[in-house]
Amino acid sequence: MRAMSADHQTACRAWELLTRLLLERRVQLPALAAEFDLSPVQCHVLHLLEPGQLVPMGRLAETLACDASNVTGLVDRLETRGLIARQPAPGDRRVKVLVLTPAGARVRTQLQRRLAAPTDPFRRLPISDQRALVRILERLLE
Amino acid sequence: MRAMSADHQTACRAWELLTRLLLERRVQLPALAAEFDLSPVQCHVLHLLEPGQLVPMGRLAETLACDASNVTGLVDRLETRGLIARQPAPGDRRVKVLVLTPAGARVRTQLQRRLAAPTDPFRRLPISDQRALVRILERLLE
DNA sequence: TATTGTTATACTCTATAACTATA
DNA sequence: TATAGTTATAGAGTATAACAATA
Repeated sequence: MRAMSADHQTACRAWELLTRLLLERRVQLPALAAEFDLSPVQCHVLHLLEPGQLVPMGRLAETLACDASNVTGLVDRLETRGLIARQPAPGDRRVKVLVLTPAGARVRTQLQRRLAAPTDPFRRLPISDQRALVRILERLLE
Repeated sequence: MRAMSADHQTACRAWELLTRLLLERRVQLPALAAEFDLSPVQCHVLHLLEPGQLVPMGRLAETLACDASNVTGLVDRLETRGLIARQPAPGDRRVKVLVLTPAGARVRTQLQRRLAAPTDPFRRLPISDQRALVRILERLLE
């Protein structure tokens, strides 16, 4: 057993707790997605596509850390649903860029609101703790 | 637009930031799982099965919020790998309980350590923030 | 030659419905 | 009759390899 600093143990304990929270939310995501007739990964794509943004398919594959061939089917299904559209990229005819349709933007707005709706246990946290979380997470994600 | 209290907005902002963090980790999970030649959901099953615990298959389905038929294949693959085993449940011959094998317990130990290994950006947070996170998340998850 | 996106293929994850064994 | 788990089936998510169009 290697000696570990108290600071390292604190960091691991914090990350372990975040992991438990992650796995819990991971389990809840399919039901949340189903409220919009979406899959978890489709939710993620809509979350990533900001209105007015032009996102090359290859960049989406990078962000999702998945193979480009996977994005083809993913985009097919969202395009069939009328939520996103492929467009030719100006300047490089190999590239296709993705844009939210107006319908997609509307679904995304509702989805974002739903994703940001805190659970009951979270809402019961003291407001000072919630403020502390905002400050810490903003620093972490900046 | 409905009026929302400042407290409600703080809670939503905090939950939104947690959502972003969790979607990022969701993307990283397949690669982490692949370090152990596992899928994300297989990681989750090992995470849930504490050594020595007897978990009925139906309870696993509940915890994973998925259909029981799904658990059959999931358990098949982990059992083929020699990481878990089905056992008859004492008292009700319809039920099968799951247990970690010794090999499964070893993999779980390494997996838990890996899941708790904080990312570089997280380790760069002030130790006071990390301690605050531990305190807040323990309260949230209790 | 290298890169972007697609297709073909295979495996895992997931749900629904029908089934078996047991309660 | 009801419940626990399995099987059959189907669709979605994922990767690898081969391919077409373009750079």
